[in-house]
Amino acid sequence: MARLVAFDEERAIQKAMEVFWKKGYAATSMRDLTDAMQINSSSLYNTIGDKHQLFVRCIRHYTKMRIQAIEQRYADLGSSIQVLENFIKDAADIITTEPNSCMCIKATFEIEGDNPDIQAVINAYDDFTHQFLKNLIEHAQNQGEIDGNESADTIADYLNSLFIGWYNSFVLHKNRNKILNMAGFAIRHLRC
Amino acid sequence: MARLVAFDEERAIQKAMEVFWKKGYAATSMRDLTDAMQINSSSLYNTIGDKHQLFVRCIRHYTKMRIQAIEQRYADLGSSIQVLENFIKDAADIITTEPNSCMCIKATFEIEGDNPDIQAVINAYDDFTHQFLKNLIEHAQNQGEIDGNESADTIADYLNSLFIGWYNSFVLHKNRNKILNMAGFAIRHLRC
DNA sequence: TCTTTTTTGAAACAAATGTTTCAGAATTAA
DNA sequence: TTAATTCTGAAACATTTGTTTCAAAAAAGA
Repeated sequence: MARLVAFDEERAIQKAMEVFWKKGYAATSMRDLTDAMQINSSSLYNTIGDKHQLFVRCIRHYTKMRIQAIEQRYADLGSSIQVLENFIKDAADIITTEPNSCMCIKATFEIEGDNPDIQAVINAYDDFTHQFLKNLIEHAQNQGEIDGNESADTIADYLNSLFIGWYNSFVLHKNRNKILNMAGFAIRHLRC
Repeated sequence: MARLVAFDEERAIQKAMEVFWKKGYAATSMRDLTDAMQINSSSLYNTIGDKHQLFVRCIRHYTKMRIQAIEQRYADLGSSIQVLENFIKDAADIITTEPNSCMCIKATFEIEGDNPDIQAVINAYDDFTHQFLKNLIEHAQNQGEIDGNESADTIADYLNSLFIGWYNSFVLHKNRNKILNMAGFAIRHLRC
């Protein structure tokens, strides 16, 4: 047998993710990445691959983190409508406190169609959020807390769209109250 | 006096805008731009300036187009709530029929803070849309068509956020019905 | 120990990047 | 027509880009 890989791949991906997350795909150079990862480019190409493959690994890492955070935070579901409210409030909170916006949204608008394997990762994440919301909405509808005539799929899409827009708003205005007010409005108008 | 500028600056900006709109700022090269504009880079630097200044001109051109389109389409306002409905439907229509998403949204997430003069253009456009929506909402509230207890500012932000999210959704799913369903839901829940 | 295999570091690669240079063409006013 | 001025085209600029090369170092099994 022979020499083993010296660097911690998990840690390197994390570092690379942070750079991509902040600067986007095109604006990030391989030097930026190898500096942050603290590895030589030959090691990078040997183990992970080229810039594109590294980005895929990074955004996959990002979505995995996000999904785990949700699954952890909402492990024991209470009343559906209450969980939904908490989810909306948490979204508002995350959006207004994290230093960068969402890596997936940034990538979506940067790639826009022409990059199937990156989009696949983003779509999988989007599906997860959609299912999570849809389940809550359906439960709430069954208990008469949300209008049962509306499609749970549509309401889930609708809420998710709102969150995306909040990211945009916060980048432009950096106004936490704007987001909190919208969150309040959304919550009030769900019960109806 | 001396020789005059030979190329049509308006037309050149339009062409450059189309490239930036599609590919984003960082992923667009000066060669891409001069090819599309059909001018030499020396002419570009002589008249408009560097890449950054060109982008500012382009996104200013984009927002001007957008604002003019709105002012034209809604020149004679009918019933406020009806105009609002039409606006929402038009948004859904534009989002699901244009080849690229919104240049401002793309730029917002690509630049994200560190580019004040680009952001200023985007903010001005955002303010315009906000005011336009807010006026309609206030009128509708005065006539009891929309809940008067809610802040018109918040509802305007809220609707605008929705539209942003629709762009994102359409990039990911290319599903027109998703957007139309959300538009229907939004319209139904405004009157309340 | 030695051999085998693989990783690493530094340097190099060609191509692409944003930008500048400058001679010559073009245009207007005198 | 001439003089003055400015634009244009092609080439060149120095950096930066993503990626590769390869000798030397490292590690595990024989």
